[in-house]
Amino acid sequence: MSAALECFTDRGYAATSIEDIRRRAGASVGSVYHHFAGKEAIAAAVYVEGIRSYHAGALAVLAGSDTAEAGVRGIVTYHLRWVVEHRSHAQFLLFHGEPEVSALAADSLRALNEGYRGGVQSWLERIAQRHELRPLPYDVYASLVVGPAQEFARRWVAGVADIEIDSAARLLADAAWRATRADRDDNAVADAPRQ
Amino acid sequence: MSAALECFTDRGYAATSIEDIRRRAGASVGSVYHHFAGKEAIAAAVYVEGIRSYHAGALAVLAGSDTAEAGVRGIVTYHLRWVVEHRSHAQFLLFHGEPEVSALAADSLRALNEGYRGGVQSWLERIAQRHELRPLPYDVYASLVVGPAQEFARRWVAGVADIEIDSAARLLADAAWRATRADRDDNAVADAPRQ
Amino acid sequence: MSAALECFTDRGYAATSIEDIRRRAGASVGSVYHHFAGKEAIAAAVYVEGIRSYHAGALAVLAGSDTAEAGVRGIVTYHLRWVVEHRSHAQFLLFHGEPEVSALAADSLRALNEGYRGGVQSWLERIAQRHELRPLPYDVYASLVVGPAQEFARRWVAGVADIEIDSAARLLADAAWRATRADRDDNAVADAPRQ
Amino acid sequence: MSAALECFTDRGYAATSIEDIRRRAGASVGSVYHHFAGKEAIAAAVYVEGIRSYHAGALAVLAGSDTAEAGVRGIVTYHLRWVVEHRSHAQFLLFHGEPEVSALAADSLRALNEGYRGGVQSWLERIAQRHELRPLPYDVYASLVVGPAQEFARRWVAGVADIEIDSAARLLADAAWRATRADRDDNAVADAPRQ
DNA sequence: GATGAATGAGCATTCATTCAT
DNA sequence: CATGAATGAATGCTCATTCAT
Repeated sequence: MSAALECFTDRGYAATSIEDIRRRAGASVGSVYHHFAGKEAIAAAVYVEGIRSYHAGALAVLAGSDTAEAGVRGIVTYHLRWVVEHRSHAQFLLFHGEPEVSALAADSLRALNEGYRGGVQSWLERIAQRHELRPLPYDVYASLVVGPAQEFARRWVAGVADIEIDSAARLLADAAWRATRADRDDNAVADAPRQ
Repeated sequence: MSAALECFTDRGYAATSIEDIRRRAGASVGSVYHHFAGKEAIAAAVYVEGIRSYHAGALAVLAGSDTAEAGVRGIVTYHLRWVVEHRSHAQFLLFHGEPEVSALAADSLRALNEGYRGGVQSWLERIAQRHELRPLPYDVYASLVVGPAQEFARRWVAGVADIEIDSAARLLADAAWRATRADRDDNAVADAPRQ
Repeated sequence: MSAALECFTDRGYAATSIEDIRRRAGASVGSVYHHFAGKEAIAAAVYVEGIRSYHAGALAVLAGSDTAEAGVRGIVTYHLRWVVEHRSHAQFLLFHGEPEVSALAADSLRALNEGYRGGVQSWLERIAQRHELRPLPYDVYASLVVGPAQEFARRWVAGVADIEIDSAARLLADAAWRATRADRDDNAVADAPRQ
Repeated sequence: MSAALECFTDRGYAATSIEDIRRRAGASVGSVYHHFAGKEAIAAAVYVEGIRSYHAGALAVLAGSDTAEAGVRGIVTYHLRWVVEHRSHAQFLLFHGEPEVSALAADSLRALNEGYRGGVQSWLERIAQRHELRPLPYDVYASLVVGPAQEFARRWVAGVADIEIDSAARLLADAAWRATRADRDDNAVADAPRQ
């Protein structure tokens, strides 16, 4: 019944009526309400499921990345691929932000987000000793790696991008790496015993 | 009466009723309809005004930037400053992707966006001869410069960022420049006559 | 629009839909909601208005009664007459007791009831010096005077009474007076200086 | 499962859902429907059981009353005691005049009521020869005896009575007897051979 | 006997919009 | 230019009831 997602994507949360969802799901109103507490609850469930799936994939990418560069490039690529492969979910998660829905999902989200942040941070710590990344606050890393991909995805979803998403992926991954990799000096400064 | 913006920010477009706006504006229903064609028209007006203001400022920044670095850093800083100074507008424009809203402003927006894109592109052309920027498609430039700032702003607005927005601005501007500046070789390759 | 009362009387509060009321009132749904906060509010308004009217009449009867007997008989007769003349209201007020409605009307009711009780009590005090009534607690007076009339009214409204309400009125007034009038001795005991 | 009574008492018949009953009874929906034909049937069963119990007790009181005074006082006392001891049932039966509820129990009720009325009337006939009661129509007797107790009970249940129900019982029984006992003259007139 | 998913008619309520004053 | 009563379509949701397991 999470195919209510399609409705949200098409029309937006607020413009989607239970009737729309019911029809598309081939269920009765009563049935919908037997399984979900209400419209908000449906949206929250969809939201949480999307985040969960995205997080799981992202952490898997990091787990398989033994260098900083692999991780950074991997996340950028993964983000774009996820948006392409889960276009509906992406549209709903990434570009909507209904206060009501996020409010309802808030509890589950807090847990998910903490888990995710924790996962990312341990990867960062694991990778830190390699001195391949410029030392930056967590939110800045996140913004540098995911931000451009996200912005590009918005343009692509809106249909205004003038370049294929695959070509973009390489360019964006490149750029994310340039933006986050350590300068040669960073290492020197950080590691080399001052004389 | 554009203080209907506050309502949109608080509740989202769809969840805001004319009655909400009317009350906050201290006007009567009739009065609202005397000045605007309807709810959509109000939202469109607010939307367009926000975009116009953002675009105007951004183009001014570019106009005053004679080097690529100044332009890139300027836009990043401007974006963050604008979000901080027009928080309501920013939330409405940047984070509420309601399909309805953008749809209804679509006509006015097309013009604005073309103007903006044109403005940005002429700056890019003006600056191109300096060979300071890696040659990239427009949407990739846009994503690299604005994406991280936008992502950081989202985190800041949501209250989860663990760093001050001003400190972040410098780091993000740095990174945007690293991501977009030409390598030494780029210039060589692009310009220098191969021997 | 208080002719929603008729619907409540016919079908009961819960079984009456806004649609019923709207139709009988010849108004639109919107109009109903423009004037009343909701179904409960309508019922509460009807309820309060009925009580107010009943109280006003009852206090007028007492005001015009200079002897205890006139007061007691007057109230009994008034109660029955009121039920006959405001049959719908009577049915709604006297025999229904929807928790929700009384809850909503509670505030207005408290005021009304206090005013009424106060009015009755001052009459009782005024009449007390005549030593025509057996000294009894307020709620017992009330039960003795109004209870039988009320019980008879219930039977009459239900259509099971085997006697005309007018004939009953005299008998019930008689009985209420017998039940509340002082014995010859009561006076003696209360007043006569013990030797 | 007649603990559906509690729900009816709390919320009223119409506002009680099968779900409420099911939950409070710890049963499943299907189970409820296995035992009762529907919501109406549950209410009818509860209603009828209450009336049956009340009637049985009242007739027992009369059966044990050999004088008019004993009978009248007995019924008043019994009524109050019953309300206290079966508070939920009392609230449902005596104070919720839902037309629907009485309607659906109508058939079973007719029989019960006739039996009761018959029982009371034969007691009245048995006692008539003692000339202790003023001759009055049945419904007036009923109103005089039960009415005050019922009115007092309503006040007591509503929590507004300013006197204990036990003290009230004596006063109300007194008053009912005063209201229904024959005058000395009544007997004389009715019985004594005119000289 | 019990369970609970499914059904769909019905309902209270909201809300954008109109229009007479 | 302002007001607010009126309109009625649309919507989220409830609930009695059925029925396959």
